[in-house]
Amino acid sequence: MPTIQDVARQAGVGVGTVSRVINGSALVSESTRARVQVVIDELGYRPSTIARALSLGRSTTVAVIVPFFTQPSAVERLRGLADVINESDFDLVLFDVETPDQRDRRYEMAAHTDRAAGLVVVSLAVQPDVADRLGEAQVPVVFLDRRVVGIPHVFVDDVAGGEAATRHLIRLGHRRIAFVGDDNSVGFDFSSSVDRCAGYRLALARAGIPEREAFIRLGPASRREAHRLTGELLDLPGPPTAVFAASDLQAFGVIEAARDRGLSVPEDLSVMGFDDIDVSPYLGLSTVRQPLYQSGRRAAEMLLCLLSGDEEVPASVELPLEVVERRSTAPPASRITANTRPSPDSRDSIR
Amino acid sequence: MPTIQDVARQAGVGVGTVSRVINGSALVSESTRARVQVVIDELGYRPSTIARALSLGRSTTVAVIVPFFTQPSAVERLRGLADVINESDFDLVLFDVETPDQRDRRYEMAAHTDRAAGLVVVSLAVQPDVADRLGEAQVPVVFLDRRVVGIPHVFVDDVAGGEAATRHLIRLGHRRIAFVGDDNSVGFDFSSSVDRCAGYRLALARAGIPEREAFIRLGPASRREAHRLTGELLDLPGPPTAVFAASDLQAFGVIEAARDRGLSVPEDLSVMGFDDIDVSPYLGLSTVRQPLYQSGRRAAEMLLCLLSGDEEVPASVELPLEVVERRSTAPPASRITANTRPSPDSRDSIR
DNA sequence: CCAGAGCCTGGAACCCGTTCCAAGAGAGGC
DNA sequence: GCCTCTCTTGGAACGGGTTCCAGGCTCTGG
Repeated sequence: MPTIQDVARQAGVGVGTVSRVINGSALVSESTRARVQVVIDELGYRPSTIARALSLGRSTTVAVIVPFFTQPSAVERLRGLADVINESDFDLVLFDVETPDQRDRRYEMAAHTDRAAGLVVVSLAVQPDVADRLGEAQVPVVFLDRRVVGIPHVFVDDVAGGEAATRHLIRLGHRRIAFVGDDNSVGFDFSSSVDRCAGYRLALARAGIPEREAFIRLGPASRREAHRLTGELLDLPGPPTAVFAASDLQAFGVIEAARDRGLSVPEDLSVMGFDDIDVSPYLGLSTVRQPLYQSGRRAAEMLLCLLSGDEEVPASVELPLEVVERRSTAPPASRITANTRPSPDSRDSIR
Repeated sequence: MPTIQDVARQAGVGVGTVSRVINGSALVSESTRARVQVVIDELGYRPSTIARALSLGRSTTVAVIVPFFTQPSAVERLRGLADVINESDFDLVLFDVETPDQRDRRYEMAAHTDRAAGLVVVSLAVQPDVADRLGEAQVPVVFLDRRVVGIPHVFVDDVAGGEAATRHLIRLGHRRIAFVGDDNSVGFDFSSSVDRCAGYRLALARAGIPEREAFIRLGPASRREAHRLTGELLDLPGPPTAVFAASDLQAFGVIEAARDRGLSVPEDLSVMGFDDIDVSPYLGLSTVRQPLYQSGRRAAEMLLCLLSGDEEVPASVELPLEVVERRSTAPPASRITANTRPSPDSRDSIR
């Protein structure tokens, strides 16, 4: 592999000149530039990224820390990030995080080494001490799907989204509305499920519907778990006529559970999701759409701004939410039908 | 940020000694090691990855080149890769590729720079000249989902898989079986759809079923496109009673198209996919399961072996396929029902 | 014709580890 | 007591870029 020395020797110039040619400095005469360029092409010379990084004191990689990146929503975000970062001179280094321990090691790494020029953190919380160290390390950081004071971030208003979803169900005529969400048992302290639940409560309160504790079911964020929790809900005396799930993935678990019991959606149970992942239109899920791909793009763009030393970086960017009505929600007309079935009492006793 | 010099000065030793302590060399006395370690901890010293990479002449990143990494199958593979690579001392650098032009630039980069210590290429073909240059560049490469002579690779037997899928449909009693696959219009020359089609033909030939050209429909690999192609199939005189799609994603498009026409699956149309992506069990799709996650793991393991200079790396690893029968395939009993409908002739004229 | 300014250019110093070589210290053998 | 051998250790060289400084050249104006 040829080095800058080889090029310099071959072209009969100094290494400084070659460096200037590579970096498009104006301080090179046209004739010299042409001569050096010919040699570069002849030798197939490419500067060593590593040597350059060492010399410049900064790396050319951007680290992205994503928990559970197999999740459809994470993938969409990642695609937005990748599109922007791959377009730039930086490389995208991917860190998947599946345990709090892993998360801490990633943060440790990010704060302590020169591995990455910048950092995008998706969904994860940040402990104050880690935030301090990130600040000390002078590594630009952008958070995505998480509000962090003092650090640039891209977010959606999950409370408002949760409220809108619930309001949609209320407007359809539902009063027995349950919530299936995330209990943060993995220890990541994700905020979105909590916030969406807060929105759910807010909507109920505003509509004057009393909250039923038994209607709020939390568990690990998975389809399977949502399935199980829905079973519990449907076993309740006076079961819900509608369920708002904290994510589309969980909503699918809810639908599945309803079907397993011979209930049809939306006739017997309305189901509302959150995210609008790519299979949701296909499956006819009513949901709250958040611009996942765009959120990735925006976060990456903000980070690149920070890296280029641009002062004009917004402190935060809020992206819009939108209720999308599809086939999984309908008025609770079914209750009339339901009442022609065995009375609620006998139904209870079946359980 | 402290450097190895700072540690050496503070500890009153030479830089060589500090380096030895860091790397666990045996040539350091216990007392010195302890003294140096204390200083390292005090200063919070972490060696610079970049300087180390420059000094060692190799980087600590592994590049993964994936086309369309949003595809569910690509995500599963990526997760396997990430799990193994993040466990090692290497970082995973992700390159998404969506156009042939991008692909070529990635290869260019991989062959020419020291950016990555090793390379995993997913699904993509490799032109002979690029293969040569990769060889010259001494960068270890593992291909995944693609057979390449002379380069280690992880693969499944797509021909056998396609044959098994088709045989499954034949065994159920189908004779009018169509194939919906990928026409490689993106210019990536993916092999899997072509191979699966070859398997489909093989199965027909072995069963003595004449091939109908009109039953083979190719288009861009997407749900939407498969939807459209299925429409064409169902418009044929003597339409198929079963469709084998080259991927689960395309199979969903087929199912969707059937439902749009009021046909039910599997009564009126059996549908078979390929991959067994994570939503497939949920949607009851019969398919050919390939171990996507495992394939990623194996490829990463092979690459790490190569990087550690291990001689014992297999030239290739073949992973098993398995037909998974779910709710989207059934005997073509519907044909009896179909015959009670308007006769085939009149049906044709409707079109 | 000369001074001064401006433009180019070469090359040394630097970034921060690793590694090899030389040398010092201590132990053991004779 | 001296020589060897082994165990440790310090430090210079090295990897491949970038950047700054000094110097050479040309050109201009007086």
